[in-house]
Amino acid sequence: MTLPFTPEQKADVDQVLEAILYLYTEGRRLTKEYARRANLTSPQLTVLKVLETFGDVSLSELSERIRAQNSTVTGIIDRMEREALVKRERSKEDRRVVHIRLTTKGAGLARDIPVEPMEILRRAILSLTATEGRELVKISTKLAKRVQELAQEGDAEKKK
Amino acid sequence: MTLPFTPEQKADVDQVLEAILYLYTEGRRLTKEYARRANLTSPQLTVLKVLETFGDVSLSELSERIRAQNSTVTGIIDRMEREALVKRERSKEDRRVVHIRLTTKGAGLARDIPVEPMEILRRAILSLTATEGRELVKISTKLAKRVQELAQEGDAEKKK
DNA sequence: GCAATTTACTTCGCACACGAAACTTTCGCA
DNA sequence: TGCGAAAGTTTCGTGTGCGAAGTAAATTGC
Repeated sequence: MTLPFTPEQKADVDQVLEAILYLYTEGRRLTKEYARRANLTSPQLTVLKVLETFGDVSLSELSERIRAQNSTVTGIIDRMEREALVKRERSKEDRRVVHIRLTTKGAGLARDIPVEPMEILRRAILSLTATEGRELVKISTKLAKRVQELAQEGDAEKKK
Repeated sequence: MTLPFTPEQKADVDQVLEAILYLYTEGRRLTKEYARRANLTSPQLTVLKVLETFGDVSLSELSERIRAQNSTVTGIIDRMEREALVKRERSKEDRRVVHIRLTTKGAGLARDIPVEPMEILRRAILSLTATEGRELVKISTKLAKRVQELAQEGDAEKKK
């Protein structure tokens, strides 16, 4: 399954892996740092910015946007409600749905924090040249597709 | 601070961000899936592979290798010791140090699991053409450097 | 119409993950 | 020698993060 490859290729792969790992961990560190200054946790800052951008959303919509399970978001909203940053409001059209809304305090805090999570990575990508940008779009898309294929092979294997 | 940019650029940036996010979350999902098949959690699988590769290490060394805090690793090792996958051994040279060692059961399990975390991403990168590979090395390194610069600006700002 | 299914959310149990504080052992140095 | 600082680890408190099971409301199928 594993193809032979040269030492140079191996070094290249390691360098790319290291860069990706760095981008990820540094992104997390920065988000956490910005959140800490406002006495928030990272996911709480993310939720605040989602609500500021999109207005009221249901809990499920929120879960999708921040890519977490409903059960996780329930806990996050519990704690944010305790701090009076958000309010839960049962929908009138569909009484299963809960809308999450910023309180005045929450909205003020969101305004005071200029930085969205991912903003730094976004700006770093914008600093690339046009050619590099196009290449990166092409390569990262291809990588994602290839990972998807490899994942499916792996998933198929597990059934046996 | 934010420069003006065209809608096309914005779409490109979003696509790259999405691809990176996908690569990361899918990588985590896959690692977790492989671990689950062996009744392990992701960090436990990582620890098993580190111990298989490097032999006995101190708890602090292990923490560095898996990029987690000592206090986090203490808990992981507690649970793995409970499952008889590893053993703690107080060092004889420096009695502050605890060495973590695979048990026979742990070593056997490590041998049975062929997949290292990150292996799929590694293989996806290897499937790129030589030209794409070189470009990716160049761009990802540049991105990492740019993020580092932006992060330092942000850190400097926090002192005021 | 209404039983069966689906959807939206919550609860529970477990495993990280981190920072601060405590604890033990070792080291440095007066 | 002896004592305070430093190193390595653990403990504690809080906050995610996930999956399974539970509840209530809405939808579907017949």
